Amino acid sequence: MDRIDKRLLNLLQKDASRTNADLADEVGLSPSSCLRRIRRLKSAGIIDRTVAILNPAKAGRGLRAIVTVELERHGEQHMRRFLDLAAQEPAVTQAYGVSGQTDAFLILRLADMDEFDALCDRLLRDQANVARFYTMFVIKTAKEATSIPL
Amino acid sequence: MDRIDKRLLNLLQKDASRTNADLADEVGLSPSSCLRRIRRLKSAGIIDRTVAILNPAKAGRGLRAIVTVELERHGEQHMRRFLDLAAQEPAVTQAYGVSGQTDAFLILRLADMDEFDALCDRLLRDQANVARFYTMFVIKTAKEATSIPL
DNA sequence: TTGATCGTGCAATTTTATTGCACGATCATG
DNA sequence: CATGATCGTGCAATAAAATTGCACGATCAA
Repeated sequence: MDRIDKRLLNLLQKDASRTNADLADEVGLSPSSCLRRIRRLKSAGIIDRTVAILNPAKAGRGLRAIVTVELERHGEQHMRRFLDLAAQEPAVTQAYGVSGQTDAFLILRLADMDEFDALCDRLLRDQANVARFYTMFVIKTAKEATSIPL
Repeated sequence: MDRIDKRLLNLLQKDASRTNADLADEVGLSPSSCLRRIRRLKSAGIIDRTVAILNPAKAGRGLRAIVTVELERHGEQHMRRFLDLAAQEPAVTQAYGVSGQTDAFLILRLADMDEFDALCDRLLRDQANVARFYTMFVIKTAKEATSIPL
């Protein structure tokens, strides 16, 4: 992975819809060389996939919430069982098991408060193993990147 | 936005590298109709952009951390000043101002602990306005979606 | 110096996206 | 009811882009 590969990755992380010829021109390569490099990055798994990113508000999911969860019992299988349940919820976009102040960590994308309430009932209140959970609603989004710095 | 649009959006959120003819076939449309719908979704801003998603481990950023931050002074401009600083850090991939247990909320993608230490010095310890911060390191990633449920 | 390996650029080919055009459905209006 | 307008659609032709084969030049080890 040389400097040109990194530049290509940065460009593709910003906008993957550009044409190969366009990218090649920007990094100073011929189209075929550029294409071969990108294909190599894909087959090596460095580029995992390319996806469309939607505007949350226009897709009807403008409400974001962050939830920290403390479990009653802390065993490996209890943790996994909770995280698996959480991952199945479409509104849960990120679900982590963490070390530190709490056990698990969820990021939610919701249409409205009713959906939040329903999700809480289903995932957090009816779950016998959840000891406590704290919800923080996102007021201001300063940064929300899908890209990884290189 | 009818049922076909939603199906297209779901397909594109999973994989935006598919050919138009392929998508058209899957949703039962002609290539031209399909292309026109997708173009409409883009120009309406529902599709914000299409990006390449990298494999964090293979891109050298396997360490994930979540940081909650309590500020000393809580005014609007203090909050914004802190979030702007945080957003400028490449390792900060998400930065939110939130209501509830804490003031701000960061998600970090790091190469190693040295980078974490340096970031803390720069953003959290040297910042006179940060009262307290709690770090949680991600042990298990159960879900990490870029897609929004429709 | 020589031979091998690797990445590169050019040009031809194949695949894909795009556009013009006419048809059919839906809906408000005469 | 008929009528005309609007909208989305499919087909076929065209334009654009990706992909491939091939030969060149740089780099490095023997």
